[in-house]
Amino acid sequence: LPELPEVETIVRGLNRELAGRLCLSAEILTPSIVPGRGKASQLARELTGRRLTGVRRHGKAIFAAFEKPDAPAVTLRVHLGMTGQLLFERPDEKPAPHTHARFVFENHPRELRHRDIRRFGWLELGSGDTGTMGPDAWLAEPEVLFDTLRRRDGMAKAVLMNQAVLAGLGNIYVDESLHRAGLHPRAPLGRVKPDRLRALCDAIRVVLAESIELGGTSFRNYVDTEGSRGGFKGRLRVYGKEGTPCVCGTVIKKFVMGGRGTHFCPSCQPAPRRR
DNA sequence: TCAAATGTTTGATC
DNA sequence: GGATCAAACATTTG
Repeated sequence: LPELPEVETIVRGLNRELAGRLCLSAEILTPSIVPGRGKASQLARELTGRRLTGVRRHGKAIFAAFEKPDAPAVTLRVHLGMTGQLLFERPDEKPAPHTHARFVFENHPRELRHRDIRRFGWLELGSGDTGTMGPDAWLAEPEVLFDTLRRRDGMAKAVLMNQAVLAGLGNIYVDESLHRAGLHPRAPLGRVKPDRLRALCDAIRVVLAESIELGGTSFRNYVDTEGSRGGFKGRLRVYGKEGTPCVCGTVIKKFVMGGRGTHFCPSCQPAPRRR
């Protein structure tokens, strides 16, 4: 369930606790969480004895860099899918169901555990490059964000959801950003006026900034590395609010678009002209 | 009891 | 290319 602000919060927790520490043991409890035959044991073997130099994020993907003298650096890549969690827990605490991996670090009293109920997420060893992902929605310069969207056509929500275009936004933040920008989810982006596109970029940045500040959105399962919930749920204006009045008074509607529940206000976000 | 829905991604299909 | 569906999976909700 983690989107950009939730992953950002998790990455900060990982760096705070683990940056510079030596990994004493890595254990994969559910081999299929590491795709590829034999990759789970390989991952555990490679990380053991390596030092975690730092953790970063691109979009919703986590990159943890591990180094060892006289050996090439490796990157642990983690995607949390829908229900993934990374948690610091004392070794004597019984692991919760659906715990798939555990990592022990030098001079750290708690081990890092990976949980994922639905198992849409994964861990893998790879390079540090960002592959086919577009620019990060938060780290990109505002002008890059604007240019990225200006070159695109297609329905606004579909474009924003596409990680190859812009990385980091998911169902919650797309719906929230479109509402704040006054854009209907089906609005054809290519026909949106520059001023409105500016408003969309501003809305994206404001929503992400606020949510990061509040530690993300805990709608269902999301918690940070300390098990704490995020505070942005109370700031949502449309997501999960179907049937309740928008700030403008109009009842918020929900429909399915691209298989995803899509929330909007018919007054603030008028439907695009059909053609 | 069962169908539908859930914050993701990828690949198939029309 | 665009849009919709299905699948990977488990749990919760109507």
